[in-house]
Amino acid sequence: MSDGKPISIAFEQHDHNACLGKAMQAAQGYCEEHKLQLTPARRKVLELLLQEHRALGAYTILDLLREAGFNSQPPVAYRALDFLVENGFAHRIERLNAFVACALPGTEHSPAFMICRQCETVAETQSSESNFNFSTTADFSGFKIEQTIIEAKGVCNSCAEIEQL
Amino acid sequence: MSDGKPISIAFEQHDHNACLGKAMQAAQGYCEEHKLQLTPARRKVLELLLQEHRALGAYTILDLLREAGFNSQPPVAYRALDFLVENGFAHRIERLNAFVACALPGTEHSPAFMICRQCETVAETQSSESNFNFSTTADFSGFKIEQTIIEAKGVCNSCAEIEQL
DNA sequence: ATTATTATGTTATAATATTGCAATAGGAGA
DNA sequence: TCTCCTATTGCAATATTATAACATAATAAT
Ligand SMILES: [Zn+2]
Ligand SMILES: [Zn+2]
Ligand SMILES: [Zn+2]
Ligand SMILES: [Zn+2]
Repeated sequence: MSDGKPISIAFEQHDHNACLGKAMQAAQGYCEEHKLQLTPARRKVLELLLQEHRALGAYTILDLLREAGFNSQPPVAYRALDFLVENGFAHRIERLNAFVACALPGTEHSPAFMICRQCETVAETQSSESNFNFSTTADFSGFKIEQTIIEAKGVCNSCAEIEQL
Repeated sequence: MSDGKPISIAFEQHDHNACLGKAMQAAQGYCEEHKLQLTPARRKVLELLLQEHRALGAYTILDLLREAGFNSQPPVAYRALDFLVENGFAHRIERLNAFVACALPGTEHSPAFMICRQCETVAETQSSESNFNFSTTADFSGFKIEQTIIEAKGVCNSCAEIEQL
């Protein structure tokens, strides 16, 4: 086990019910403040994403929506996900064609993800200044970065221990 | 215009015929050295990718293969692309579901991409030490990074100038 | 030459995502 | 409230991206 402070919660033990409840409350509040409609389908999809610190594919979400009594055509899921991504409640994980709840909703941030190839947990952390060299290089050619995707594939601590055996 | 040296060539003016020829030569040599079969389909796909400093989708490549007289079933393109990616001649750009020729074939490197949303040029650069903060964060939770994808969307110098108008 | 490995041909299908249009609900102002 | 406008949803079809499965052919290894 490492001794740094847990910047990203996904791989750490934590009170996940509180984790989830807090996030839903935050979303609720943010929507009221910004006059956004957190409709039943959107709320449900966010709940589903918050349920696990893993990325879910659109069709997985669609199945879960169906189980919950929602209409189950693809646009239902994609529209809800679009809403959540556009408003910062979720992120799309490109390499998985999947979606994960944002760990820092409501704050301006440039996320980076650590994706365990074994248990598929997705931990979000901030890339912040981490791209110093990279953005310097960008400057050389006059390229203006608007959004950066950082996705690291690897293996989390507990999965690594299991692999050792 | 900036004054740094051009670390990535895609946005810079250059002798592209030489650029392409050199890359094909390098691929040829690498394959002979490593007993890899640079078969006609694989060679053609690599040529197509090298033709432009842009990412091409598998089905675009498939169309171009057909025009060049190759069999045009999806597996033809995907297999060739798999070969090229596995052996470091090309990279997959996740956010575009597309592929681009590697700018640094034969060298061990952790690529980062700058993708112009306007002209869709893809410039490859090295992320090298750029992820310092990020990997430090990774250490905190004991996560071991095996591969990192960095894709920056933005606008290149010349497209930005056009937008100004 | 025989065998094993690697690559290709071919068909079908899976998985992911979008379009278009009609119907409905929610919010703002008269 | 009523009307208008916009945002959201319902629904059917289709587009796009990617893989599975199995037969055949080419190449390499023995
Ligand atoms: Zn949690
Ligand atoms: Zn894990
Ligand atoms: Zn070039
Ligand atoms: Zn451009």
